[in-house]
Amino acid sequence: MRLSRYTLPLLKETPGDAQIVSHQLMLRAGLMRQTAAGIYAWLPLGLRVLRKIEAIVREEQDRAGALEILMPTIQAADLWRESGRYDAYGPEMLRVQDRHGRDMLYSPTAEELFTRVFAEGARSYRDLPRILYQIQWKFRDEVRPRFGVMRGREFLMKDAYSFDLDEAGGRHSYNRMFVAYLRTFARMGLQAIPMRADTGPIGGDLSHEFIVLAPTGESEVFYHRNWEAARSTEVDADDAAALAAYVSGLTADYAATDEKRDPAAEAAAGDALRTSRGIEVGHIFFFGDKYTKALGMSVQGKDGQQVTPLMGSYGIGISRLVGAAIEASHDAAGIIWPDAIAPYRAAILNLRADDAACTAAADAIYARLGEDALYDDRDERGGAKFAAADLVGLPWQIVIGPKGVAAGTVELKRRATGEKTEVSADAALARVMG
RNA sequence: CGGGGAGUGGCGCAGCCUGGUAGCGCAUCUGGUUUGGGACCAGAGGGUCGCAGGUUCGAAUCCUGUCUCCCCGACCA
Repeated sequence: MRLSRYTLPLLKETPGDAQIVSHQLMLRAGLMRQTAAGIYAWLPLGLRVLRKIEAIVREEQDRAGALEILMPTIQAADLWRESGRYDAYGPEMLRVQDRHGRDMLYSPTAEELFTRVFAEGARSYRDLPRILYQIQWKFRDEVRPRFGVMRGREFLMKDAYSFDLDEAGGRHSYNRMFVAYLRTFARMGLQAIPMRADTGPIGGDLSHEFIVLAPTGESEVFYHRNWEAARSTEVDADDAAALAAYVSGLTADYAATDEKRDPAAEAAAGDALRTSRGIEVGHIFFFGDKYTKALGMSVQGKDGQQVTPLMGSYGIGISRLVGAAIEASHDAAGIIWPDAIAPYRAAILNLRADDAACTAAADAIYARLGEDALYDDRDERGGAKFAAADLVGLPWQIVIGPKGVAAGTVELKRRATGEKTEVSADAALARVMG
């Protein structure tokens, strides 16, 4: 993409109402704009990041055997009255009425509708187990939205729901999602630690929060230092016993949020205990028959008897991950995108857009990188281009100027390390593409 | 929802106390000089001062109401 044809409103100065660094950088780097408290408009560059994260989440959900569907954002109140949550949910739920005065709501989560829709098609034990998911906007009317997209009112979330015949099956589904989440966050270049967590108002007895460590995180977390090393996700998820052993092996290392601290386990960890701030980017629950029972869902078992399926639900905050990734990876000059979710792979900086030789060299590189590159072809001074490129934070910068053109080289800079090398265009492209 | 703060060109701010034709920096546009880490000179465009009432000859400024946004706390993907 040529910058001369792009909408990328960069800001030199930080807007006054942005307090935390990810919010400031998202505004300054032209990723999004705030339109109301906790509600954001996504600009071209920010949307690309959102889509990259979404794609990784989708691939890993599919790989785990989950089936993608899409539910409406606006739902009728009836179902929520059946489950009891229309009253239980409280003012966080945005309630509206249609022209006929019917009560509607903007979905803050979707257990009821998933249960109903799945129930309508599932008659027999042969229809289970299943895991269904969607990637859809949610709205929760937070008392106090803050921290930019980290705690917005409208947010993009992947929510999945598992349906199993018995508790063993439910735990297997839970473990499938557990390992899928580990893979998902690892692929994004994020270190997310699964922590024992409160099940909260949703109920149930098995729950983990996936927490990205960042000094600006909202909650305090405690974990064994073993979690600081990368974990293998090599396990056969279809083998329930092997998967259960894998998960229990991992979770033998202590990790808990503030509400679930265990003094005995912390004592056992001794000086291997670490404490940090963390950002919750995913949360998984196994909660049993709460919704299937309330909504009267059952299937016929092998023995002819009706069985009430057991459910789990599994969320990933996709829009929140954009902010979390920035919190976890930035410096004084701007964002440092992990390769996997960077909006573009490389920035091409043409230092002399008025110079035919420079422009020819830069155009040639752009032609080979194509849509993986953000090409600064504007007639600006070099300094401004370097600063903008650092702010936007793409993994690579390829710098073309008269000196390099004369010498037959370009400058290749790795944003994360600041490492700069003078290499041939071919060598630069090989590294960037490789 | 309790406590605090703020609304003035796109962004950051001053002006308000002590009413008198709205200002600065950045950004933008034009021309020129420049060009390897946020250049310089000259010129230009852009604001009914959040909104509504009121006081006054006259309101960004004083008074009343209202809306919005931000921060701290209690709650959450």
